[in-house]
Amino acid sequence: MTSKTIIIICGPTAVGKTALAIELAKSLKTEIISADSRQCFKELDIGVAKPSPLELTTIHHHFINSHSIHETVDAAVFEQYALQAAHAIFQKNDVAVMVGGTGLYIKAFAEGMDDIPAINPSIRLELSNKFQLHGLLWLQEIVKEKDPAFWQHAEQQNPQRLLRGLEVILSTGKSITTFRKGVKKRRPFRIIKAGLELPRPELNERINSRVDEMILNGLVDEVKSLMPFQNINALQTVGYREFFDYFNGTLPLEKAIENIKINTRHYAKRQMTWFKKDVEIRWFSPNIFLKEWTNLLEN
RNA sequence: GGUGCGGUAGCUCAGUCGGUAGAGCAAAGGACUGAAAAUCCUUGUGUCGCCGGUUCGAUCCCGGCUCACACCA
Repeated sequence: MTSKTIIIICGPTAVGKTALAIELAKSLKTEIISADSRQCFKELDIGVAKPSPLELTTIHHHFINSHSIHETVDAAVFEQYALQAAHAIFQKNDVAVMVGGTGLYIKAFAEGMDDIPAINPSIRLELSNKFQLHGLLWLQEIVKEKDPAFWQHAEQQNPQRLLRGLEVILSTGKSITTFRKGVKKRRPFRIIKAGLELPRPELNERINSRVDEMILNGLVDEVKSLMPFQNINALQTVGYREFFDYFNGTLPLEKAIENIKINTRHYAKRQMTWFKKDVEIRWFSPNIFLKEWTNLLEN
């Protein structure tokens, strides 16, 4: 066992993770790995609440502006990317900082993903097109037929999960259930998880004022320039989608802004549901975290 | 002032040919190993505007009142 340690700061959106992580990295003289499924895209800026350009030059960040929205980025990509980043940081430092709100990515980094062969992109595309055309009933029928074992335990109303199972069996000839080992991988470094939380009313206030701030900073123009790409996955993102409706003429501006606030609250709630299940996380108020993080390192 | 249309869940509305009512959204909770800021699941008692009448029984029918909107004067 080495003495290398990574401190993972997680929590719901707008709770104050970014600022704290930067303070922490400064005091440790180390670098940050972002665990955020949207801040990695260089084309997305205001709406994903990236650290400022100044902050990015002060502290070296990994997985921010590192990818294009036209690339495939998923939990498996992140796992590999983040492991390499951690390795690089550990060449120079004993401690690294990871910060982000994408629970699945953090889990992929900390525990690893089961090894499932890469899927032929044409199969994925074909299935997705057919689903658009024929709908959920068609999808359910074909999953039942092609992979009954998976179907039994699948979320039968969830197209994304069904599509995933289907693409695996069509691409590999084996059911996704045979790949799911659920074994946690060992990492050659210590992992400390710290969660930030705030009372819900306070978090909601922070969400609302952050959205208003994004509007003032020019979010509307940013989204407008991304209109040609509105259908790609990276833009299925709170703060962007809602404006597509506005630009398409189906929603007044005020309503689009209100929807962003509502959807951000939903997002924060989903994040809390995910993180609360992780018993390794120690919870802090953002206000006292900096005073207490040293205790984390000692235990 | 007259006519018309409406007043039902926090919001938008549906409905009950008279037997005290239900969708979407919101809200709350949850799931989730290659789309995860995604995707999916669960949870619906509210003086059915107010007062009176008819009726075994009215949110529904009738009368009056009131509020909102539209049109006519």
